[in-house]
Amino acid sequence: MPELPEVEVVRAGLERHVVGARVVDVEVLHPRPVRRDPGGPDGFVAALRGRTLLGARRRGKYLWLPLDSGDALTAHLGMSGQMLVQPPSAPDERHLRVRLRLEGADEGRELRFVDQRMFGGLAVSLGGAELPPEMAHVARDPLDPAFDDAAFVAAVRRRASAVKRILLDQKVVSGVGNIYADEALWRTRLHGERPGERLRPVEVRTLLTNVRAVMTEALAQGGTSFDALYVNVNGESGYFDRSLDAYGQEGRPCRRCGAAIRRTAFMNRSSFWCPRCQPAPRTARPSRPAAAPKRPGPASD
DNA sequence: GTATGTACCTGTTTGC
DNA sequence: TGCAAACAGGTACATA
Repeated sequence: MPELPEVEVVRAGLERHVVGARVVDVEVLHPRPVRRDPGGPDGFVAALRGRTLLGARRRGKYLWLPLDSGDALTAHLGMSGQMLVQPPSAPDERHLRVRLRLEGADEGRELRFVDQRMFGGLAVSLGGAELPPEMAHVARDPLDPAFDDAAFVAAVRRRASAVKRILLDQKVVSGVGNIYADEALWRTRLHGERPGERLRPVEVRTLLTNVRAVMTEALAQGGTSFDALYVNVNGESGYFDRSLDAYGQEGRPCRRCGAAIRRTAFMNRSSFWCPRCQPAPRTARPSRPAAAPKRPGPASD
């Protein structure tokens, strides 16, 4: 599923291929992906038709395209969303939800929002060209030059919550998903259930360094497939297969110490961790084994 | 304000 | 073979 590096690849692709284009028509094929638009599907279409896309910006995993009306087209890919730039002759994708017909960009291509599970969506944010108010609560991501490292360390150490939950809290830091959280925790040799307030400053700083490293490496790999597929976020990039040390590795030997990677349930999802490198906190509730046998790796969609 | 749990959603896999 | 349940997880929202 798309995490921050994949979203950044999409943003860069949109910047290259659709900025400057005018929206000549909009087709909403399923209402759910525009559920967050205050005007509903009809208002969404009306707010976009005839508008020119002025840029492609990102905060965390949120994207927005400022419009010449002062509004912005906002997008979140959720679990399975894709933004594809396609020629009109390309057959509709199975899960095509919204189609924008463009004029003046790459010979009249279409911008398509494709989303199987529909956790993602599009909306028009009124007056949101600079920073949509719907995203104002979202913290900067660790790759943002304006990210405040000291404030992050303080925020983590102020909370009693499990450090993994803090990593996934977009009000503290954005762009970290379940996969990168597990990978960064593995690199830092930290168990995800360690309370933030019990961590030493150096541990939090190291964790932040490792979050950045994981993202940077993924970004370097995710960028390679862009040109061939235009705007592609299919979650099947080689990154997942080649570079993961913890996520999806249940039962396989830890690359560092050889102990079998374990999977436990956490926040209604899975955590993967090394029982030797990442000892569980003594005060934590006993880790429950995950409920059912796990398919290897992330979902195959 | 923080902490915690759950609904949303669908294709695939698993278990009976 | 066929059906039902489990599973993936980012985000918003509800509740304590």
